[in-house]
Amino acid sequence: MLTDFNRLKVFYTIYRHKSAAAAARELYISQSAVSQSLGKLERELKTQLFVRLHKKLVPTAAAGSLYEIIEPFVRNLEGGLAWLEAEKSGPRGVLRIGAPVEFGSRNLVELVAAFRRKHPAVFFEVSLGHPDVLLPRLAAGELDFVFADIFPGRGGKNLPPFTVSSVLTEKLVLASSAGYYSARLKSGADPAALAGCDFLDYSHGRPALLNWFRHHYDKSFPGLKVVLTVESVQAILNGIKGGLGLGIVPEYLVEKELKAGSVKAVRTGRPELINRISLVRLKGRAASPAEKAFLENF
Amino acid sequence: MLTDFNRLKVFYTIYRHKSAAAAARELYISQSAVSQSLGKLERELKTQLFVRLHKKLVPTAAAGSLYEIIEPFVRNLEGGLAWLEAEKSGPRGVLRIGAPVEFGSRNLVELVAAFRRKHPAVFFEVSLGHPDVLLPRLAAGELDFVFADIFPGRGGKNLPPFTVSSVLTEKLVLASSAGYYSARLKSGADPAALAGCDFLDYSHGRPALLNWFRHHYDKSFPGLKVVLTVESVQAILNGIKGGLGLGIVPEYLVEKELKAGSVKAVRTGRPELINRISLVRLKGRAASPAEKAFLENF
DNA sequence: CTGTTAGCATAAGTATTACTTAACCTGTGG
DNA sequence: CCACAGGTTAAGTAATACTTATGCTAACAG
Repeated sequence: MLTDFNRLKVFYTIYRHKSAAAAARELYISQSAVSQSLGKLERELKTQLFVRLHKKLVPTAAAGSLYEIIEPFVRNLEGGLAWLEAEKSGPRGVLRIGAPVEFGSRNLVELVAAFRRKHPAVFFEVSLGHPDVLLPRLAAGELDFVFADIFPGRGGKNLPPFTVSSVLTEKLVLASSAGYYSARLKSGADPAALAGCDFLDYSHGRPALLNWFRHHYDKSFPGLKVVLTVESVQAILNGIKGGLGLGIVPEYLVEKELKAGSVKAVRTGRPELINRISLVRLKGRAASPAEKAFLENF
Repeated sequence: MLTDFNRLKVFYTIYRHKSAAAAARELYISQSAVSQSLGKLERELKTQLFVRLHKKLVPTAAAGSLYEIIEPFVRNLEGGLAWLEAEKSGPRGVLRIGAPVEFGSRNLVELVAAFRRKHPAVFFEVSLGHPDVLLPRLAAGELDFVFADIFPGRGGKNLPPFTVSSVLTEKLVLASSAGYYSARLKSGADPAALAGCDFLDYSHGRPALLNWFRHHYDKSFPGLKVVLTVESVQAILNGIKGGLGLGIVPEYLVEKELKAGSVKAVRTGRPELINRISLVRLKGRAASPAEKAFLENF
């Protein structure tokens, strides 16, 4: 590669003025320095860049080509630096956030919507997925912060220095419509009865259900019939209410229905499964105004 | 603008490796120098570019933006420099040539065609026009060389230092078909008889005719009837042969017809008007291989 | 658990080189 | 015609980029 980028800057300035003296004035250095810099560049490239015409430097074809390369760069650079400057002046720019599927598509987008009402200059790139894939991306700088369902204490075995703070906890219940419940589970919510039911989950591999069963019974139920897989809490909720079967939902979302009796939750005597969402950030990373503004809710 | 472009190069290298040590190895400088350079850049921009993670530098969003600006530049630059290098290795690239309309559209394009058969990697941009517009463009570096119908001695009053060399001289004759000649000029080609004839010229303002009359009679003939104006020697020639009237053409183009008597040229006793084409180049300008190869015919 | 290693930051000294000053040359314009 | 503006070159100075040295921390092997 070329050894010295600064000479290119000098060249760029000369080219624009077709004059070394004018370039020198713009760069606040002596005309001699400009002349020497140009000379070195020409020797370096072994290419004549300007024809020395009295009181004027006439660019050669090579100089034209070179300028065509540098000019857009300088333009982009100035634009980019101005943009960086602007991002520091207030909440604007893009926030790259990672989140678990459920939290990301439900709570997070609501927060985003509310936030953008106040700060329409902030854009969002939300990546949904497991912490196992999200945290490495955070560590690689591809995300600004991630929401993950890990416990504040646990988290990194020996992962990079993250700062983890709890953001939200919610109880998860396995629920069905009152009708479905009384038809299939009237005798009680024992494992045997449950195993024969129909289920709804958020994604292939039924992670939510497996998690719930592991928590409550310390064993897996391989043969569960998942009659609907859909990555939407609202959809699962509607499925439950429609009597499709049993699904995992945040308890607070069905509070009213539980009280009214139109929806039933399976209780095992154990405390409910807790979904704990933590905010994970890279330690030592400076937060932009947009980031600060967005996270001050937590 | 940013004060130091070289720091951007260091940044670029760090970013690619996500490591200062690796960048140092690539740049053949010490790790400390890289670290200091990055620190200065960050202070200059007042923006954190990397999060210092043990044994790794994790880019921030700002660093990503910056990289997006620099990366294409470096790519273009390397490509461009390689191209410049290639242009020096042999005839390739583009030649920007200026020429008078007649010479340019007739002789020059033939030369170009012949040249490109040997050197297909050379491309041409021919600008047709008057020296008055072409020479300033040459002086401004927009053209590599121009052909102009000026005399080797004359040329620049106080124009930039051009090197002028005669390239071609041709006699210009005022000719018509034998039929037209015997019908209108059988009594002799005196000014009075000529004044009543029909004429053909290459462009509005009939410059070729005016030039011819000034040369032969030292006076202007304001009332000439120009029945056809067309910027093509071939067209003028066909017009002459078709008996449209009198037109100016290079003598060598009608040599056979003059001998055979099918075309007649007006002779005044004075030596024929000479059209002298000169090659004009910027003094002190290094010629590329393509330029050298093209001009070695002259 | 501990020693070792790899990587980054910082401090201080050195060396490179970019810049200035000065002299000279050359067209241009008042 | 002389003054001027612009460009080149040479030599000395000043700036700063780079090196060497030191300390720190996390990962990793024994």
